[in-house]
Amino acid sequence: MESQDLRKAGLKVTLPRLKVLEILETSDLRHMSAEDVYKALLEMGEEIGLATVYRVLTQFEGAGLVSRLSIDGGHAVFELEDGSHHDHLFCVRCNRIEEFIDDVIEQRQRDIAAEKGFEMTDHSLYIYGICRHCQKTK
Amino acid sequence: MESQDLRKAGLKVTLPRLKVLEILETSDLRHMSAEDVYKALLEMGEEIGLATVYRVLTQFEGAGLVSRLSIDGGHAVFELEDGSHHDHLFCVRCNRIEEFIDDVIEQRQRDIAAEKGFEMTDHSLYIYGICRHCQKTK
DNA sequence: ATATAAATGAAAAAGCTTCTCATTTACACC
DNA sequence: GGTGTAAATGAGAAGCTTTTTCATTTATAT
Repeated sequence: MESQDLRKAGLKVTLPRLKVLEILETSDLRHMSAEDVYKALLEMGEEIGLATVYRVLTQFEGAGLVSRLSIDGGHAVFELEDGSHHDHLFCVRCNRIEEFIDDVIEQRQRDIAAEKGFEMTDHSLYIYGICRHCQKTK
Repeated sequence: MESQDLRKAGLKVTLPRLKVLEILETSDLRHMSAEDVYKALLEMGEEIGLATVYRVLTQFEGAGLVSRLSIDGGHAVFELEDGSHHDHLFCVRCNRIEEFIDDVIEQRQRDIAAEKGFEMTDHSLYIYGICRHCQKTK
């Protein structure tokens, strides 16, 4: 991911944008909130305003560079877009997210949208529960 | 739904609670935000504070009388719990929600949670799109 | 170099939801 | 039927995430 991607998206190549991209690419967290990104930038020594982080992430979303996930009403998290659609398992205890892909479900969703006369634009599936790790460390 | 349900839930039978229940039962809207309920109460001549509406809805949720749906990060909507799990089709144009039940998807979700070692507590599936009606009135 | 449209930072504002705390009310008990 | 007490309520303040405003800075086309 580099300057070219930003130009293609009609976005000027600026330091905040490059740094946000860098954070998203290098963080161990695959899902980051705006706050997470903001803090990571600070740790990196970049004083980029939180408002800018929100703006940049929203623009990246518009450009298809990242996806925004809205976990259960609260705050949003962002993940780098890699072209592969996937759904999420959310651990209600440790808040970690695991991903999965299931073709059966994907197909059923398309069928249901069609049956109901919906022109499907997107979908989101979350399975909430307690992950293997948290079950042990009750 | 009546006083008994409130008592069973360990909640005192108060006017605000009875009225909120009444609104949820009689409104044509199956999904109502706290604000919707609040306004409906006002129209009904009941001056019940918004904070109380939130409190009551949250308690009802805890008591299993209503479910809370969090649509895409924004505000929450509540629906009377009727025991039947269902998923949602959300029209991104008119914000209306349709419901559906699909056993194939339900089963796959259970399987996936099991495969991943998750103890599933809940799940939510939203199909976003443009409903039949909004497609016509573009 | 320079003009200009876009981007940024900081603070304010917005929108939903929860909290605080003084006052009121439901209900168990006498 | 009174009465004490814990619970519920109302009104406003506060909390959180996110967006907006606007003056200043910056990227980029010329």
